[in-house]
Amino acid sequence: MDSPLIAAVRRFNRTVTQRVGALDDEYMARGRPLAQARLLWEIGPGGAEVAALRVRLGLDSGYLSRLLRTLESDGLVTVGPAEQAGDQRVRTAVLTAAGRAEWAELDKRSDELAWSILAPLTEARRERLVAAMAEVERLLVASMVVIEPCPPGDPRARACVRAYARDVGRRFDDGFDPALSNPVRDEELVPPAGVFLLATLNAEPVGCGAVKLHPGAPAEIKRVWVSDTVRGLGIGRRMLGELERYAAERGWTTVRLDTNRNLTEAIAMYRAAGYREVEPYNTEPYAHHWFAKDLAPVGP
Amino acid sequence: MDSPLIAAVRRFNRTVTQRVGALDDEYMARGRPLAQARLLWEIGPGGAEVAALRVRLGLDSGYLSRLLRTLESDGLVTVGPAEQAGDQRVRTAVLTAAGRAEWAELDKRSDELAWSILAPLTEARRERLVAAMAEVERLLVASMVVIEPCPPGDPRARACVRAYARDVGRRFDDGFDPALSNPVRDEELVPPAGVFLLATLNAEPVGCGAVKLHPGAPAEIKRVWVSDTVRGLGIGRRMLGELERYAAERGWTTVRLDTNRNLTEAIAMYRAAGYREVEPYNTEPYAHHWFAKDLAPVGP
DNA sequence: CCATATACCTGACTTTAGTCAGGCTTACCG
DNA sequence: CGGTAAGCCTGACTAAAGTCAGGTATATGG
Repeated sequence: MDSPLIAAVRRFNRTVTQRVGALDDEYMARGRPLAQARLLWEIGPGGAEVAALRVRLGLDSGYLSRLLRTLESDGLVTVGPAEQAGDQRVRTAVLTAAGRAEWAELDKRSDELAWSILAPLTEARRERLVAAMAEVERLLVASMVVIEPCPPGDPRARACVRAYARDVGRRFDDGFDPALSNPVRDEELVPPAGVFLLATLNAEPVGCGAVKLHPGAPAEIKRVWVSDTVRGLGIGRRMLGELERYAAERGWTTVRLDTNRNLTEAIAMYRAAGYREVEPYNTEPYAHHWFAKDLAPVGP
Repeated sequence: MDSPLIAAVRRFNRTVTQRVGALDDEYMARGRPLAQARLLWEIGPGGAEVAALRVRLGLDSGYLSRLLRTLESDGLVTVGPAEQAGDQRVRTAVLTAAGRAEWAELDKRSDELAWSILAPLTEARRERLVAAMAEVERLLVASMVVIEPCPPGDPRARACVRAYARDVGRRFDDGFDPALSNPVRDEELVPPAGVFLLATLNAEPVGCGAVKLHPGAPAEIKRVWVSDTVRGLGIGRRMLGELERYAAERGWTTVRLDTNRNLTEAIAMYRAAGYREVEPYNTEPYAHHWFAKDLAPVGP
C-alpha cells in the first residue's frame, strides 16, 4: 500500500462523499422519504421494469413492492404489465402526469445543486473543477468494474458474447458469422476445462473474456470484449491479466490467441501486454494473426 | 447556467456520492449502527467535547446523548467533565482502550477502502486519479466557503480580526500596533453605516472583510483577510466582490482602500480586480498605497 | 441572589429502512 | 401436462434514525 496516495483518497472520500453526498440526499428528498424519491427518479419519464429497478437500486423485492404501492397511492406512478407484452410476470412502472411533474422538479433541483457548486467559482476554476471531476469519475468507474467467473450460459454472458459478435462483425472485412468460426462450446469454458470471466459495472455486464485450458497444450484465450461505454479504462488489459492468471495458477505456462487484422487496438494491446506473434496454430477462418505469451509459474 | 458543466457535475455527484459514499458507509459500519460508528470515529483518540460532536455530526442533542450512552455501556467510551475544568456543564467524551482499538480498526478499514479504489488501477492511472481527486477536493472546498454579513462583535469576527492583525504584523516592516493605526469602530461596520462580512467553511471562520459607507464620500474597504488554510482558492477576490456589491447596491459609485507596500499579493489582487492607484486620501500610518475603483450602478 | 440561559440528559414517541416467510400467477423444461 | 422456477406481491416483523417535550445542574447578568 502506498500511503500518500491512500491519504489523498481518504481526504477525498471524507470531503466529497460526506459533504456533497449529504447535500445530494437533501436536495433529492424534498420532504419525501429518500428511498421513495430515489425510486421515483430511477423510474424516470420513460418508465422502467420492476426487476430493473430492483437491480439498480439494490432493494429487497418486498421492500420495492411496498415503495411502489406507496407511490401508486400518492398518484405518482402506475404499475402495469410490461409494455412489450412478452413475459406476463414482468411488470413495468410508469410515471403519471403528477409523477412526471415531480420527476421534473427533482431534475431541476439536481441542476440547482450542481449550479450551487459551480456558482461561487470563477469561470476558470469552474472549468478546472469540471475537468477534474470528469477525470475522477472516469477512473472511479474503471475501479468499480469487477471481473468474476460466470457460467457461459448466464444471460449476461450470452449478452456479452452477442455484443462481441456484433462488434467484430462490424469491424471484419466481410462480417462475422459465428457458424463459420471455430466453435467454442460452453463446456469448454466451465472449470476445470476453462473459465468464462464477466466484467460488470454495478451488476451490468460491460465486458467478457474466456480461456480454454487445453490438456497438454497452451491455454487459449477467446472472446475478449469490452463494451465501448468503458473503453479506454484499461479493462481489456485487466481482463487479459485475469485470464492469464487463471491459466498460470493452474499450471499452464503458455497462453495463445488469434485475432483479425482489423482489430488494431486489440493487436496493439496484446503486443503491449507481452504477446509475440507466432505461426498459425489453428485454422480459424477469421484470424490473420496468432499471438503467444509465456507465463511465469504461480502458486494457486 | 451552463448546461454541459452542470451535466458533468451531476454525473460526478451521481457516481461518486452514491457509489463511493455507500461503500464508505458499509466499510465504516462493521455491523454496528452507522451513527454509532461515525460518532466513535469523530471522538477520535484525542477525545472531543460533546458540543463539538453535536456540531460536527449535526445531531440532535438527545439523540447524541443516547448514542454516547450506548457506546459507554459497550465499554468503548467514557464521558466525563471537560478536561480543562472550565465550564462544569461541558462534558468530554474519551475513548477507552477498547474504544481506541475499535477506532484503530476503523482507521485500518478506511485505508483498505481507499486501497480498494486504487488497487484495480495501473500505477499511472492511480497517480492520475489521486491528482484529480486532490483538484476536485480543493475546488469543492473553495465552493463550500460561504460569505455572509456578521456582527463585528461576534467571537468569530473578532478571531478573524485578531488573525488579520497577527498576519499583517508579521509582514509589515516594523510590526502592526492596532492602536497606532486609524481606528475602526464596530458601529461603523454595522448596517446602515457599513458591514462586516465573514467567510466560513463548515461554520469555521476562514476570512473576513468590511466596508464603511461614508455618507457623501467613497465607500472604504477594510480588514480583508483570508486564512492561509484556504488561500489560493479565490476567496479574497470573492470577498472583495461581495464588499463592492454591498456598496454598489446601496448607491455608492466608488470604493477605495489603503494597503502596505509589503502585501504584494494583495496589491496584485487589487490591480487585477480593476483598482487603480490614487493619491493618499487618509493619513493611515501603515499605508503606502491607496487604491480606488468605480462601481457600476446596481439595483438593490 | 434571582431570573434566565446553557449544556447535557431521559423518556416517550414516530418514521424510515430493511428483512423474511409465504402466496399467487406466469413461464419453462422434460 | 406436471413439476419447478421466476417475478411480483402481502403480511408480520425488527432495527435504526430521528424528534420532541421536559428535567437537572451549572453558568451568567443585573
